[in-house]
Amino acid sequence: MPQLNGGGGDELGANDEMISFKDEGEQEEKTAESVSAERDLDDVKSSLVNESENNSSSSDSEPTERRPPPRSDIESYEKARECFTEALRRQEDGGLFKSPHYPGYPFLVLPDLTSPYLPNGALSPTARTYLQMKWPLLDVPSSAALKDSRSPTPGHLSNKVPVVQHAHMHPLTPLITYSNDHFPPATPPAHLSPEILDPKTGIPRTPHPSELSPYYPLSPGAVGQIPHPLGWLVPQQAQPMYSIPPGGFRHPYPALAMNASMSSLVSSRFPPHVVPHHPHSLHQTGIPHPAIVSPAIKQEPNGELSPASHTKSPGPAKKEEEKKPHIKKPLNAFMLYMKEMRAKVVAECTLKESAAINQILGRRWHSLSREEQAKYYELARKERQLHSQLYPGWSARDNYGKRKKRKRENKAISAAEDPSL
DNA sequence: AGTCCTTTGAAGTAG
DNA sequence: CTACTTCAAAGGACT
Repeated sequence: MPQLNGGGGDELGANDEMISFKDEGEQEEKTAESVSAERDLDDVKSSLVNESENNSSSSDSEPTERRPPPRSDIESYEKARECFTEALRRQEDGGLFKSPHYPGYPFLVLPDLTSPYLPNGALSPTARTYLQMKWPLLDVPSSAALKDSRSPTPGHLSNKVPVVQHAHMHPLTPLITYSNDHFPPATPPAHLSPEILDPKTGIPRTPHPSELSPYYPLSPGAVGQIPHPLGWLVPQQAQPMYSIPPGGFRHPYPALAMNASMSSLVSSRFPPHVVPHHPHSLHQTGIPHPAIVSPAIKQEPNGELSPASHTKSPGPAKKEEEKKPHIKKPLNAFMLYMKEMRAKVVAECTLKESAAINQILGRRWHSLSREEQAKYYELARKERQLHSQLYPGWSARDNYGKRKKRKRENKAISAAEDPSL
């Protein structure tokens, strides 16, 4: 399993070599390159195919030992090519492409990199220590409370908020790059207005609440507080993580053992009707938790959040069900990563289809270094932890069948659907 | 308007 | 326990 230690923690962390995407300037470069090169997509196609085929022989099955090439301008080119390759693959393979044959692509697939967790689901102590060191702002339990990160022990959930900003390099730099989508480097730090960079046009603009994320159907006034999908853990530009509103910290969770990050998370992401009200809560903006998507709520954004307001229901059973707001699953690590990186990829590539973008994101995910992935695993773990605290009775099963039936006939028709087979 | 596509991971179900 | 299924996000493409 992902033994972060194994005596190999060193070399793992060492040669991971920060494959972080130099989004900033590179983005323009790539975008320009993408655009220009896209015109020559047809020309590039053949060469790409050749390259892929040539490499397929050597790295056919698993590119496990792929070493990141020397970083240079090549990287940007590679990224652009990645987009082309993606488009190409979709054209020629019909999406069947599986093995990443990217000669120059810094594919760094560490076999045991996928999860920092121990088999029991807990983050390995080493991983925790690692996270703690590399990611102090994360609420990784300190040595005192290191016993079990999953259990909401008071120690773990202490109010000790390490609001420390590393001047030289923020340990959350990759996460802050979230905000790069919203706050390009050129944006003055003090400028906290939710101006974002239009991924398509590259023009800074003020986002509509709906553009920010379905997670945050906020009024424009509240937008600034949650500028990012991971805003609960992502510091806003010049603000420290777990930013405290000017009026003070909102502690809607007096009873719930919860640390500051949790509190921040809850107060910003979870709806008042879910979050126990504190008498002194500064404001309950009526921000529905991202995890809650009630059709009733959707239809009546300005109406009551309480789904119980709906009385006309066919039957008691259905009524019950309608009453229940749809509590979404907590996002996993990859989903969190996707939310962060999507805009970036969209900006870099000319592709628009989410399916294609997701393929790229999937490959990038694998190319992430261990610590970078660990960050998202940790974020996801926190998401789940908080989710379970807020919705103790919730089960993923509750959402089964809620969605329209997906067409998995393509994939698993034989096993599931078709009895004739 | 609704579904598909596509990705990974978590959690559920079935055997 | 293992294998499989469902759902989470996203948005263009498709029906």
